[in-house]
Amino acid sequence: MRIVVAVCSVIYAGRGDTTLAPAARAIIIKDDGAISIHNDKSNKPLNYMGKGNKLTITNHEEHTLWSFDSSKESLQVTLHEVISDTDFQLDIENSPELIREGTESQLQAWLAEHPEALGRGFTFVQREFQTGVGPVDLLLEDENGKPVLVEVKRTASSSSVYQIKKYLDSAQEMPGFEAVRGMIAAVDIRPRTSALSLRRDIECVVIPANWRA
Amino acid sequence: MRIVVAVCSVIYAGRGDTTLAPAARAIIIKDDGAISIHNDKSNKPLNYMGKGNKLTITNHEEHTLWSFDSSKESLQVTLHEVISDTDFQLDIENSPELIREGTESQLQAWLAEHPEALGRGFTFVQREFQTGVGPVDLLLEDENGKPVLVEVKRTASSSSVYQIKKYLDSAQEMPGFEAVRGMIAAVDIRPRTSALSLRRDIECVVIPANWRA
DNA sequence: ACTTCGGTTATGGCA
DNA sequence: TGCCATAGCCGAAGT
Repeated sequence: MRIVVAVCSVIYAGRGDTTLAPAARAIIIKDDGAISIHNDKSNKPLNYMGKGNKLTITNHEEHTLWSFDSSKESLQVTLHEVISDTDFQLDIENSPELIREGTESQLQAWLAEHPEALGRGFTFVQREFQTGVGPVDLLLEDENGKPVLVEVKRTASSSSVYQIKKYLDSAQEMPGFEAVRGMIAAVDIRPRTSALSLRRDIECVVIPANWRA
Repeated sequence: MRIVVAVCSVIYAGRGDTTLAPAARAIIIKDDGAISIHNDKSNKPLNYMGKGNKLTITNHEEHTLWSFDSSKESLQVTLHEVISDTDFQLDIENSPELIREGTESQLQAWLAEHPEALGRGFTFVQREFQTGVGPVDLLLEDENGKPVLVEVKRTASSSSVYQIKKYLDSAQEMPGFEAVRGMIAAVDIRPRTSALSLRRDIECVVIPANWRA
């Protein structure tokens, strides 16, 4: 990881276009080629580019130009004055990964093991059930053997409603799914979201925040 | 901006829960209190916390504990060995902001000025037209005086279809909007997205990439 | 290669 | 403050 502190200006062209006037900033170039340019505020870089770019250096009288180019993007950093330039070996090969807990995928797995948390008499059928428009998180059966499609979220917003609606529309055209039920299961459901889902005949179930316990 | 390179391990608890085993990483603490912990890969930090936290330092025999705490989150960084520790004054007060061009908001403004880019005889009525489920980007009238709701995107994906569908459903219940047309205007529309929109009777218009010219 | 979707998404705008 | 929608969203997994 190379960390350069310098007075620099930046032009980006690619998915959007941005310009950045000269000032002192920190430029971080990682081992995989990813680059980010930071001011002293917030965690998001002002400009950046992911791995897979090629760096071309051009020296001028008063400044140095670093041009990072990929097939679709270009990031040009003009260095007016370098304040600091250091390099650290962080041994990315042996660097342990971040371990996440309480992800949506884990909640989905837990619900597959505890279908009764979604409704009395519910039984688990399968995860990632394929509809004509992609896989829905969970397929269950209710106490009458009727299929139930479930969209699992940590926090559900209105877009979750359209997501499950999409799967329901598709599933209803499959034999045996004419009377399929639709459900959103989430630890956090916004009031407006549950109101919207009720109007669309989609059920909402709130999962206790301490479900993993 | 303080940059510490150290062998460290991290525990985060808050919106999710994560753990990170010991390894050499770069820890960046910004002037506003934002902190991020980086390995040598990609631009995203492994762990981070925004401004508004309080740092408590505890020294032990073999290590030092940095505990960053806010009302809802906690980030605990255990420093096993400090490799480098530097501080830079970047004068955030006088640091110029990033200037963006070609944003969706700018495209929306341009389309309001050039409604004919969306259809012959189209006239502009208003931006951010309020429906019962929130504001839709543009309201126009076609050559017959029929209302047209437009969802503006730089790149349109399938979710754009559901977004405009939501506004259409709501608008159709408003007097004078029974025959409202729905449209997606974007610089980039994915093939699958336009196919989906056609099935839903939503029109697609591709805006030339050089619209600002 | 393209698409889809989760994310401790972050961040700004508006009710 | 909460909610909504954008972002150069990023990054990963599946197709």
